[in-house]
Formats: sequence, structure tokens, C-alpha cells
Amino acid sequence: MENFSTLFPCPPSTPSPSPFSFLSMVNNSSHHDFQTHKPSDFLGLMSSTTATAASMEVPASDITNVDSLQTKGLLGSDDGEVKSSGKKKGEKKIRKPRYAFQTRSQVDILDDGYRWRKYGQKAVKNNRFPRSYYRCTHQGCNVKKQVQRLSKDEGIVVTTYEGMHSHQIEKSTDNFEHILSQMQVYASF
DNA sequence: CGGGTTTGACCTGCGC
DNA sequence: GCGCAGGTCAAACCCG
Repeated sequence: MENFSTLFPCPPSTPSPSPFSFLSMVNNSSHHDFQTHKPSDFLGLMSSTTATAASMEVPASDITNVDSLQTKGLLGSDDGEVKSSGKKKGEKKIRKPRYAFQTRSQVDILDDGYRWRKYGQKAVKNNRFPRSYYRCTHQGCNVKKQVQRLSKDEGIVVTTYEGMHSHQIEKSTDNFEHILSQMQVYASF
């Protein structure tokens, strides 16, 4: 759980069906090309973002990459094999790469434009907040996400995405696009 | 009535 | 093998 890959590829000119299009690249091996940002720089910028976003009613206001996460057991690795030795005899269990955002938000759910259905909630060890499990409701799209609030800082919500969307975004995400645009700015540092 | 949420049970992997 | 923790299922429930 220590070594996660970069969270914000955000290539400047990628044709995308949604602000979260970079999630569609998770099955692309090139995601290793993306560089990690220094968490200190990143978080430093975030504080200003928080104020801005808060005044715009966005659901989530700052975003950072998982390299700064130290929550035990919160995330898997980025190379598709989340479990350390998660393989079955005969066929190996393929786990999709997972990508996490750390966001500072009053609400748990980021309105990323896709429709999600909650399918589970679990209490997490060493965390007084439960982890929620969501699946994309679009037919044939089995993207999942987990949402968890950090117990050490309850203002921070970690959203972990697994898989890629196979469809267009389903509703307007003006607010979220604004966040994404800000993310790109930060990513350029 | 359809779609989403809640929640306890169940499954699986892992460490001891 | 056992117990624990994470992840998923599915029935019941809720709500527009």
C-alpha cells in the first residue's frame, strides 16, 4: 500500500468523454509515465483551492495524490495486483488498477457525473468512519469506487476508483469540471 | 413501481 | 486451522 502511482495524469489534450476521462486510462500501461507531485507543494496549493471551491458549492474542494496517503490498508498498488499474492490456482485473479483521490470536503460523495449505486458499507479497522462501496449503474460498466473519510482528519475524504468507464458521462458536471481544471493547473507544477 | 440505500450474512485472502 | 479484516451479496427497506 505504500507505492501508489500518480493520481493526476491529466494530459492537456486528451479527448475525453468526461472530466474523469483519465480513469479510462487505467488499463493503459502508460499510466506509469505520469510523475508524482511533491505532496508538500501540492497540499500547499490546495489550501487556497479549498476556499475557492467552497464558495462555489462544489462537492469536493481539494485533491491530492495517494502518495501522500499513509492510511494503512486503504489502497492497493497501482499495477493491478492489489492483493499481495492474490492469485487463484489455475487462473490468476486480475485486479484492476485503483486510483485514489484525497479530497477535503464536507460531503463524502464527489459528484463526478456518473451514477453510482451503493452496494456495501464496512467498518474499517483503526478508523471510526465506515468505508462505502459504490458501483457504476451504467449497464455493462463495472467501475467501482470506495469512499472513506480519514479518522485522523475527518475533513479529508479518500475516493478510490477501480476500473474504467465504458460510456459517456451521464450528467452535467460543471462544478466538477472546474475542479478538474484546477487539478490540471496543479499538475503542471 | 423502479431505482437507490441499508445492513447483516457470506466469501476470500492473509497472518499467526 | 483459526481468526480477522476487507470486499461483496442480497433481502428488506425507503423514497420520489
